[in-house]
Order: sequence, then C-alpha cells, then structure tokens
Amino acid sequence: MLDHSGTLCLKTSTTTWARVCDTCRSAPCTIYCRPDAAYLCTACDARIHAANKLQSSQHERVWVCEACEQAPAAFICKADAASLCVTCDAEIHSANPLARRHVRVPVLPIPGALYGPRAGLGHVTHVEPQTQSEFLSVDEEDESEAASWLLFDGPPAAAVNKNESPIQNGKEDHNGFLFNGEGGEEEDEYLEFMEFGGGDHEDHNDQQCYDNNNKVPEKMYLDADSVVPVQKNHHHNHDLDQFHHHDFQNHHKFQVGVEYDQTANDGGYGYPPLTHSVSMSSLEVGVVPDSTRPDAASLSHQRPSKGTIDLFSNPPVQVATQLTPMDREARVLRYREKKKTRKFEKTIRYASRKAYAETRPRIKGRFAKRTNGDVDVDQLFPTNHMIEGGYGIVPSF
DNA sequence: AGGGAATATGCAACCACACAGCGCT
DNA sequence: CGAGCGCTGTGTGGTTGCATATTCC
Repeated sequence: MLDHSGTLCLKTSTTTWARVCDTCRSAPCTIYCRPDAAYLCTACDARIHAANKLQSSQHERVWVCEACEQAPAAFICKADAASLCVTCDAEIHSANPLARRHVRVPVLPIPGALYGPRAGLGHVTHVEPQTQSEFLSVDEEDESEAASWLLFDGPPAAAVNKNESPIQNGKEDHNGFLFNGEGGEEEDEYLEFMEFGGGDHEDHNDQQCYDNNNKVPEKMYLDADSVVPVQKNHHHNHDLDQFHHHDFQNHHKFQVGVEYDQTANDGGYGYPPLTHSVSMSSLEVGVVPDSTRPDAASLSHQRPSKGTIDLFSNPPVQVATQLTPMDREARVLRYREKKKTRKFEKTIRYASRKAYAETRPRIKGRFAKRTNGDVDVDQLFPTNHMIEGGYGIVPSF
C-alpha cells in the first residue's frame, strides 16, 4: 500500500502501515541510513553494512520511529523507552502534562559494529552503554534481550523441568538444546512467554547473564521457569505499569529460584561456579518461590517447589549456539514483531457472557441468584439485540 | 542505620448462570 | 446419520481479603 507520500507501506499487526524496506521491499523497515537516505529492514541493513566495514562505520544509521514506523527516530523517551520521530514525539508528549514530563534525549546513531562480533551469537558480548545516556534505546534493548534468548536455541527447557532428561527424550538438537521439530513455534512461544514472565527486565543485568568464559547466559540452564534471564526493562509506559509491576514481582520470584538453582547447579556440567553480582532485594532473600501462586501455575511449565528441584538428575546440556547473523536477525525481527503485537488488556472471548455478567445481580461483588424481582434478562438482551450488538457471536478457535 | 507500624498497591478467590461441547439415545 | 436431550466445564465482572511493597516514625 502507498501512503500519503507514495511510499510503499506494509500493514503491520498493530494496524499501522509501516514503511517497507527500500531494498527488499518486503519487510518493514527498522533502520534509516542517513547517507543513503534509505529505510532498511535489519536484515538488509546487516547485509549491506556488514559487507563493508567502511560503510558500516561511516554510514550513520538510526532506528525508525516506533510509533509511526515511517520516519527516522529523533528522540528517545526514557519514560516510554521508545524511539520517536519529531512528529510523533511532539504528538505523544503534548497529549497531557504527565507526558510532557517525560525525559527525552536525542537518539544516537546505531553503533557501526552492530553486525560485527556482537552479531555472532556464540560471542555475544555486553555492549557498553552509550555515553550520553545510561540506557539503551528500545531497539538495542530488544537486541540485548533478544540476543539473550537467541543463545537459547529452543524451547525453554521444558523437558529440563520434567523428569526426563533432554537426552532421554531424544529431542536434543545438535547444540544440546531441547528442540522440537522445526522449533520455530516453540521459540515463538518461548519468546512470548518470556515477554510476560520475565523478559522485560533491565539491561544492566545482561552483563551478568553471560558467563564470562563461555558467553552463556547464566540463567539459562535452569529449571523450566527459572530459565528466565534476569533482565529488566526500562519500559515505563504508564499503561503498562500494572503489568510491569506484576512482572517485576514475578521477576523477583524467578530470580530467587535462579539463585537457588545456581547454588545447586555447580555440579560439573562444564560451567564454572557462578558468582552473583545480581543485587538482592530484601524480597529476594529467604523467599521461597511460591509454586502455589496461580500465575506461576498458569505458566506452561510447572515449577517444582524449591525443595523438589532436581537438577543433578537432569543435567541440562548447554552449549552456546552458533547462529549466522542472518538467522539472528530473523529471530530478532520475529521477536520484535511479537513484542509489538502483545496485548495486555483483557481479552473477552464471549461478549454475550460479559453482557450477562454485567447485568447479573451481585452481593458484595459476587454473583447472586436471580430473584423474581430481577429484570428478565431476555428483556434486556433480546436475541435480535444481542446479534445486532455483536453479542452472542461466539468466535471459533 | 535498623526495626516496627501505618499505608498503599496488586491480585486471586468467590459467586450464579448462559452457553459450548460432548456423549448418549 | 442427524436431531434431541442431559450433563459437564468454561467464562464473565465487582467486591473482598490477603500478601506484599512502600513510606513514615
């Protein structure tokens, strides 16, 4: 589709029309190369600029605005942890007094070595924070965050948590990771899970996530839930505060599990004993991961109680994955797409049930039995009304 | 600085009932 | 084989109580 300026755009899952890559014309652009005046997807950017180190170092590139996805980003909003173009920045931050208080800094060019050694998954190193800001841009956060996952080539050690070892169940891939079939969906689910369960964490912990020698995220070879890498997000989107608070709570709980696991995990699997520089809050100390928590139980993989974690019987085999830059870029892209499309609001599957619930008599918030005096529901929601209003239509899954 | 009390915040449980889905006749 | 019936499980929202976090003294 062409936008107002005639630019070819792609319909994204977020219902916005993102400018497409000027090179491949098939993927949404994520990077703007100033010298070339070209909008590129990360894959093409990697291909073009990684091929020529001179280009890579001299071509100043910036991320594309995360809001409109149509213009190069000019500012980074610390509060929203988003890179925004001038127009979107003005629009968003003039919306209300609270937004006006958001601290924004000029966006910095993407480091020229973006596709250098950092891209090698087996050699992921911590990227020093940009000098003018203590935080990374959102995209760089994504890079770091996604990179930490990319090291983990496969589902989140689901079987590690089971009583069968990865080797026993025969699903170990060549890297020693658990891998189920093509692994794509598994990975997506994993990323999605991580996004909700602990993926949004601080980058400063990235450094601590990697073993100094093996460049392996130290949080990775743990039981299923505890594989959540200790990262923290700078996102402070006010709409998401509630989520992040909860997320952060969970994060702490995970972290406790991690601490425990690692003390128990020094069992000669080829990993040196890990020293933890991860700061421990009062909450983390002495807190037993609550396996009875519904949110924990709702996770796809049941977390064994602290006392029942049996890591020694199931030594998870872990080897740093070697992925090509293109593979990595593809995964990062997929991760970003997932991140963009994630929804935090409650999903109503049955509008009719919602309508009935709203009209149902209550006693202290609880549903109460209808009495004869109650209004007949059929009068409130006659069949034709329900249909016209969209109620009564049950989505098929 | 450390500890206890007060306050703030977040979340799961609870309830009744319409409806989907399944098995059986 | 399709229709009808009965049974079971699911999903829906407002309030409450509890657990945890934060602030204050």
